[in-house]
Amino acid sequence: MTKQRQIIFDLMKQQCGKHPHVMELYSLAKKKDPNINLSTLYRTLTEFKKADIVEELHLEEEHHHYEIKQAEQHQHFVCEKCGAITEFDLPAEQKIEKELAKVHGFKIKTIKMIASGLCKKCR
Amino acid sequence: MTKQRQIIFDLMKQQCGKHPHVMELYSLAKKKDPNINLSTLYRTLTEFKKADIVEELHLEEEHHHYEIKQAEQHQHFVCEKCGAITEFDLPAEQKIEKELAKVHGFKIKTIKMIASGLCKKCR
DNA sequence: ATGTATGCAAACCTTTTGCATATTC
DNA sequence: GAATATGCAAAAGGTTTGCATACAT
Repeated sequence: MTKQRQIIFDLMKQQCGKHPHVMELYSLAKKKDPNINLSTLYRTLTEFKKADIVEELHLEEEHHHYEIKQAEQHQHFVCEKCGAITEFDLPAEQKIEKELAKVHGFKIKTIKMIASGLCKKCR
Repeated sequence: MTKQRQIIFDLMKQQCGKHPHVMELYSLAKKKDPNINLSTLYRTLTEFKKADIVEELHLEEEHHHYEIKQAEQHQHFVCEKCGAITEFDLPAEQKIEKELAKVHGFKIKTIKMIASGLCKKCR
């Protein structure tokens, strides 16, 4: 565990519930270590993904977002107007998986859902 | 409507139910017009997206996939083992949207779900 | 004839990689 | 001391863009 990895790990914990992308993390990391390198950040995120510490989200075109891995799986809602990202649990997930197993024969391991529309404030 | 656009449009129709990525489309297009350019393909796909003729899918890391826009919204299942992509309807979608409206106040406009696991053949 | 689309090459942007040096255990 | 991680700079890969030419209406 190097200084750089510690910084990135701490950052991810601090950002829990948020969904920063690489450049946001890079800016934050540079405040703690101005010499930290972007490739170190990328390499560390890759390691953390492998170690199941961090999850990569594909919420937007431009770049990936990252979040620290939480106990329970959850989904993401993106507000079209203000861009706010909200986490939510997929209602009746068990039922959905069972239904799809029945109808299509899938053995579902993960579900990634991105809902978009208007959030509570913007609707 | 140019020759190139016609070729790409016809291709997309032919590929209905499949989910080709750009290079697959490019290869197919070059069979009909060996001089067609990759940037024309990209530009045309962008136009078709704007015109709601084509939908862009983010099923994999490496590249986007494209499909011709169908009447009813559907979701995608990707088999971890064989890579097969299957379309499916999200069970009880209305209920889910209603539930999320109630709990979180969302006004949901689109849902993009990517389920992965094992398909019927591979499970 | 006017406006729009094309081909080509170059640029862009995010992410990855090779390599020498520095750091961790 | 051996193995691994870092910084730097360069490359990679998919996608976009500027511009002169060609095409559609």
